[in-house]
Amino acid sequence: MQKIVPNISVDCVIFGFDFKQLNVLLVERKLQDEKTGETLIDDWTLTGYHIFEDEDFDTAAARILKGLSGLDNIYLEQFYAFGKVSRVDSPKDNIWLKHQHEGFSSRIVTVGYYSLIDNSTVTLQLQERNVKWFSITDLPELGFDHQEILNKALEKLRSKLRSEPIGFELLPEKFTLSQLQKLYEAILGTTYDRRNFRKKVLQMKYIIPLNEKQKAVKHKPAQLFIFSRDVYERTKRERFDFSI
Amino acid sequence: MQKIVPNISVDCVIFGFDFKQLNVLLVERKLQDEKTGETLIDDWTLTGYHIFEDEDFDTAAARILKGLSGLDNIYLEQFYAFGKVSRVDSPKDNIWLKHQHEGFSSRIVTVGYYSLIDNSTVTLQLQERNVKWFSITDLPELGFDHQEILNKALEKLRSKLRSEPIGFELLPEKFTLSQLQKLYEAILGTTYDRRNFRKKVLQMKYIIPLNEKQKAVKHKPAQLFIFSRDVYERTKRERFDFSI
DNA sequence: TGTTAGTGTGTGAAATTTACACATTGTAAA
DNA sequence: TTTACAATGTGTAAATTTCACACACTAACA
Repeated sequence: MQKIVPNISVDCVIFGFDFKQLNVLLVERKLQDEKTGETLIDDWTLTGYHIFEDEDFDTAAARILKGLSGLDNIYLEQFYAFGKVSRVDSPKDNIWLKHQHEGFSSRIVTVGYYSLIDNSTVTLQLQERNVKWFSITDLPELGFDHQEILNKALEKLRSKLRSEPIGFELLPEKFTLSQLQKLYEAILGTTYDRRNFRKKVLQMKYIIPLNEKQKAVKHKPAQLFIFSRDVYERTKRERFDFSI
Repeated sequence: MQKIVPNISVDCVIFGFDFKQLNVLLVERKLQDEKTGETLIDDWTLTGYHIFEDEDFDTAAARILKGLSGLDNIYLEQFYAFGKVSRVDSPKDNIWLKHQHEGFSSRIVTVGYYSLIDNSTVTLQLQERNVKWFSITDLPELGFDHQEILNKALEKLRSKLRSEPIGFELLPEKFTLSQLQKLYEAILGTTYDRRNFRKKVLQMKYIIPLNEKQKAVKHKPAQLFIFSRDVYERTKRERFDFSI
């Protein structure tokens, strides 16, 4: 059994895309009074855990994600560290932490990672806890300061999506241009003209058309594409928004 | 006297611009053997310190910066948290930490902030330590993992500079377009055509020309401009690089 | 009064962005 | 088998942005 670092944790914001919405994975936090049966806490949190003494941040994040999904090699990006003294301070949070009595420190600092997974295939679970996908446009009440953490994760994800090809991590290997467009629209909260989007994407040589079409759809099947990181790395050029 | 958190620190990467180069402020780390006088350590580090028990990350970063400059309200941005188990591991680092004997933990995690200041005016100092500006193109040997931290800071600064108007933090309030151009060139490592740069900047309404010219220069004095964050916030539009 | 060093300005070609409408394809239901 | 449905796939013209490029101007100083 490894020793945990009592005052440092890692929280994972796990994003998934179902071809319609951007979703985030949350774990239910439920606590009932042992005697009266009264519901003391019933809300949702991100998944996180303390780091071990001999463990890097990245490793801890990957461990947490693996515990939930069984998957390795998932896209993970550290986006912010949260260190406010008062970040875990509500009565509910204190009841919960006391109940866990794992020797947590009173002042816990957390490092946020977001992770992008194709949630059309995987189903995630955590032993004995209720785990569920929520659309980012329709979130339940969140425990701790996890609403703030999620907001920051979204902000950083959006910013990164604007300048780097990370959206593909949320799609299956083979995807259609409409799926890609919906992904960008869902995350950035805009809409694009289909023809213009298509024109733009098709001139990117690292988005490669396949001789293959969608199957089992009840309409005209669309052409499938893959993203080549290889071609991307070789051909990318530093664009300068110059948004000063 | 406040108690420090033994395993968490904040490190500040302090950037300055002298109208030619992007510079970073470093503190000399020098240690001589008390008996033999032999130089055990002689290199440079970023400025950092442990956080206090009742202190937020942001507050700690501001405190460190204030200790060095006497200044408040300096631009500070958290850019990454460093948590590798082996991040402070070299013989030199261990000698240094032992010598400090302030009860530091063996595993120290640090949160990186970068700060942008106009170094044409301020001179910084730290009591009893040698403090110096270094061009980022000509750095000395750095202690701990500070080279890695600096690299990350630069990467994040560059990325942010491409999409947000933070460059002005490195300039005096009134600046010329050439100064602005050199700033961008120094940080991003490119060059721009003067006419095109000027054209681009002048169509940004939040860069406002003054009825005032440079003084005490031995050539044709240039017009001065100010940046209006106010106008920027009102008129900015989300540009979409779409660099997928 | 000439030299120096950096400022300030315009145009045309090429590339990119934007707005916009209709025919096509496969599935499923009538 | 026919029809309705739902989503795919495609082109053009106008507007805007990007890019390359050279010479006259001004203050200070010698």
